Amino acid sequence: MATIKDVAREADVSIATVSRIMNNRGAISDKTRKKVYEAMERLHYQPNEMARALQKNKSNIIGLVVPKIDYAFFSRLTDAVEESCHNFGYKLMICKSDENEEREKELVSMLQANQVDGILLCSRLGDTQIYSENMLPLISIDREVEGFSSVTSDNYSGGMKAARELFEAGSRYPLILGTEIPEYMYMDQRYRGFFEECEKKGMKCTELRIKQQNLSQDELVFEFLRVMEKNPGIDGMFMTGDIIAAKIVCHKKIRETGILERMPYIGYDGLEISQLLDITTVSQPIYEIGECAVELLIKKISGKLVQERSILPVRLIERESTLKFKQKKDSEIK
Amino acid sequence: MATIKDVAREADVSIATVSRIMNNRGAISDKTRKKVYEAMERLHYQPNEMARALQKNKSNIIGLVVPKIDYAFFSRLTDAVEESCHNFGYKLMICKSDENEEREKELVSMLQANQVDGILLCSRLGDTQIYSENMLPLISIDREVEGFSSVTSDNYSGGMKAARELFEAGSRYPLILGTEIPEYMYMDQRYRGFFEECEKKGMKCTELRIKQQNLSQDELVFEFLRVMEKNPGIDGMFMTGDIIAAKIVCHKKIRETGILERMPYIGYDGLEISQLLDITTVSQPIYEIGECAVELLIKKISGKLVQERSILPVRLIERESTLKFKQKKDSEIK
DNA sequence: CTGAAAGCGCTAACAT
DNA sequence: ATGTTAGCGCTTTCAG
Repeated sequence: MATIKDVAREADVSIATVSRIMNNRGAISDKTRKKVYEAMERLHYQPNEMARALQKNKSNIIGLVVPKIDYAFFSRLTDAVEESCHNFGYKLMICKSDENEEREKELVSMLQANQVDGILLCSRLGDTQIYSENMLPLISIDREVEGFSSVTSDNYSGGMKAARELFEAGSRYPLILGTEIPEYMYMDQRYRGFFEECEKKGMKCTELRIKQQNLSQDELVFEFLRVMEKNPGIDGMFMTGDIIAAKIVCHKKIRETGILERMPYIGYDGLEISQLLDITTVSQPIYEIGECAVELLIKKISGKLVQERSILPVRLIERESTLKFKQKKDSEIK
Repeated sequence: MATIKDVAREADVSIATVSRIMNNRGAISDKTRKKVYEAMERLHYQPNEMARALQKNKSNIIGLVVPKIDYAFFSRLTDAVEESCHNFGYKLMICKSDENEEREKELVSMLQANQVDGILLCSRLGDTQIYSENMLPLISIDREVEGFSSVTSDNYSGGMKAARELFEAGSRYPLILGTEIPEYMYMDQRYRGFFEECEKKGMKCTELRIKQQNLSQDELVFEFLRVMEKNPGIDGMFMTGDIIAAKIVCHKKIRETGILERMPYIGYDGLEISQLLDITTVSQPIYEIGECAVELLIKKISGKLVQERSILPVRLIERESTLKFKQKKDSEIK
């Protein structure tokens, strides 16, 4: 690979001149400029971005840490983040923690050692104290990390919307089906919002929480059917993620029971699969979450003060899984 | 951030000694080593990987270029690639070309300028000649790029398996439904394999190719229904991707026609959604494709010679969508 | 066993 | 308008 020296020699100027031309600094005669450009062409010169980064103490690289890349939520988020980075002239170094706490910590310090200008973190750490000593710009997504700004969507309101929709579809004894989730995740608010709205509406709800690990479809379905049997009064269902909703809705055993025909149900996230399956869902603006996180991080990198919390709105997407019950109600009224 | 100089001063040794200790080079007295380690601790020292990379002319970064990150195939691939990179001590810089030819080219040279040690490329370029001048190690995934090694799965055999499965499920006039795809993609072999096996079995097939852009579910379904109407003899279907299969299988209008109950169908890729929907599919070893590509790239980076083409096996996963017809046939025989 | 010094490719004063 | 030089943080001869 040709270096700045090679170009300088080829164009018969000093390296400073070449550098000035690359960076559009200071005054350069047209003749010299032309000579240098030609030399660059001839040598297929590309400036070494690492050397530049070293010298300017700025890499224009952003690090992203997610638990998994191939979970629909995170792949969408990653896509959004890369798009925004690209728009702002940043490169993206991606890492997955694989939901492993040790690995997550290592990744953050690895990114630091690699001189990324800032980090976007979807942490799964119990205690995020450790990051507080860290002075590098960092934005947390979907949870609080003490001392850093965070971006998320309005989980509380999302939970409320879900409850209200079920209510309107006639449900009074809904089931809420989701994973066990630590309180420090903003997602926990999704449950709170749901519960509180239920209370307000006088709905009484049953709760089924499964461990993240037990997500095998069959086990999930088994647990679900057990709960349904125990609580025959259940007349609606809020599943706190579209993936889990898809697993329930698609399962043969469940279809055979006909349960789903008899009650409204609703998912969460707004993933493509909810559309395919025609499931009402609370849609998170995943793309905008990624965009917002990148923008905040870049602001922070350039030394500006940024908002401590950014909460983006969610919206309900009504589909068959609740609509048919609302219509039934409407026509009953008539 | 503390530098090697700070550590040297703190430990009262030369920077050379610190460097030697970091790299486990040469002989160091226990006393000195201890002193230096303690100084590192105290200063929270982390070596600057950019500086190291500059000096060693090796960044330990791999670049990955994909058309989209949030398409299930590519998010799974990206996950696999990051996992392998991590295992080999490499970092991953990810870029999406957004299916844009210009952007793809820019990304490749951007990665080069950033001193990645090698590139993994899922190209969508009509003419990949341009890369041939490029001397940086590069592995192509799912298509040929002249002058570089490629990794893919056995599309031809996958197409054959699909045809054979439909045949065994009783189909004689199958429809093949897929996107328009340039010949230079290995995926084209999927069609060839299917056609040739059909011929061998004496099946006669109808073809419906939609433009990548027209993937709106409704349009797709409209086209599909039109073809079915025109060709009432169709008695089986091969959809060349699981996503498109899901779009067909889930669509209300199609469900209502009952078409799907009357004939076997099969998807391709082995994505999670095919399992949820109980669709027989030809499963690609996406994870292994990623792994293999990384391994080859690293071999290449270390100057070794690597195989020009790696073709990984695919396997048929039988599910309800064909099984129920095979069983019917079986029982008819009895 | 340890240190001094050159150099990786580049930028940014400081000269001229 | 252009060149000289120091230095970014590190590794690696070469001396001692």
